[in-house]
Amino acid sequence: MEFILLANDKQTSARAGRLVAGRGDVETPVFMPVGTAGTVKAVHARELREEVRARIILGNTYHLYLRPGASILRAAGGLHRFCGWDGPILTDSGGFQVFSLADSRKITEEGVTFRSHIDGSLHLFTPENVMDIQRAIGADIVMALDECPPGQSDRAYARTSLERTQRWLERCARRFDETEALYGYPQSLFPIVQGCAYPDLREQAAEHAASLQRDGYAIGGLAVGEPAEVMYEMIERVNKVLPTDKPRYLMGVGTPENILEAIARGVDMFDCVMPTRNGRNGMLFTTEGVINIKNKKWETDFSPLDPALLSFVDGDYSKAYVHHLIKAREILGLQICSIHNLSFYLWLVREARKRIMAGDFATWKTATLKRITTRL
RNA sequence: GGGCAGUUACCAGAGUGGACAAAUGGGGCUGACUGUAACUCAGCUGGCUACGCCUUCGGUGGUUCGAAUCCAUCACUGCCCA
Repeated sequence: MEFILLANDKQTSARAGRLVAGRGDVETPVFMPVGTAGTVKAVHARELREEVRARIILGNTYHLYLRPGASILRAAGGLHRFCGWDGPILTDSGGFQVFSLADSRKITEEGVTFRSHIDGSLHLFTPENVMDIQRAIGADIVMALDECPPGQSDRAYARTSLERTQRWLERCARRFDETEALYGYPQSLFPIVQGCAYPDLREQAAEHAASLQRDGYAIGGLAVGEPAEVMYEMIERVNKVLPTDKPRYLMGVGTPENILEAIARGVDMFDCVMPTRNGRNGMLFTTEGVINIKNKKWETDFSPLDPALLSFVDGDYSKAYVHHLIKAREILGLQICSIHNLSFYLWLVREARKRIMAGDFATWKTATLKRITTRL
């Protein structure tokens, strides 16, 4: 996997580039829709490709390992063939689940034991078997197993956790390099930089990650309860250390504002459940501002979802209709809101890229943020 | 015509002498959601000059220190018998 840097913004650290993956190029900055269990919830692969214009999506090792399981995915010939998405896929390692399923986890040097949320059975993730599972899934980009500690972690824990994550990372890299891709196309391993809200730990983590010389690097453990300003500072610190000729992926972030601020600080790749989950819960991100489509005020508003017509749903359906669908808990409402929000996120990063190439990213960002963060 | 059961907040429905502005569910309103155990979760839902006051449990009149709860009567609804 190759990364071509095409433009650097003059006023900020924003970059425009291209990730050349075997299955198709990905223009950066990019947003990757989250498809945890082998599906971007409520959205067909075709809509994802042609309407949302997504180029790369996420899967999740934890969820896919529990169901349908690595042997089914191997029998299917990998996740792409199984789920009908032929573009690049990135799989998260399950590290985040280690953090979010805190009730039933136990972290040791060997790895992490956890209970399945499906049947309560006991499982062990190690750096090695997480690499093996991601080989079976066949993601184009696989993530290292990490621990994602809470934002307010004290320094002692942050350091202990980071050091373990780094030892795990080395084991991941070793196992990854010792094994082969299963389906005839190459895979890339991205290390994850942790270090909580401690700048020196973050910098040291970035140096350690960079020393492993991989195709790209991720920044994890942010937007987990710390103030946005702290997150932005951590991004700046880390991106000063990471190599400029490789893509930087900010994991799990975030709001449209977070994304533009992170692009301005040199991040190239994003993923977040927000457009899909919040969409299913009736929150719409539009080019004119944020809408809670459940609110009574939309009951008789027959204007299109978004006048910018980012995808067909914006023109075909009115706010009043989607208000009705969501209130009536109709499945179509979830589909429309998910397609719309993803289209918005993809539009946002495409537009950012255009502006970086054109050289007026900073002024565009200020004007756009003011508009799209308005509560309608 | 006779008998029995019932009438509680937007709807359904608990409550059968004081702890009742009244359980619970639905509906309604508002909010939350950041590498998805999430079509989920939380709050509010009689009125007000709000840590207190006022008006409510079909209508009216009683009993009682005190009534959604007991009595009388009227109205309406359902079922059964003629």
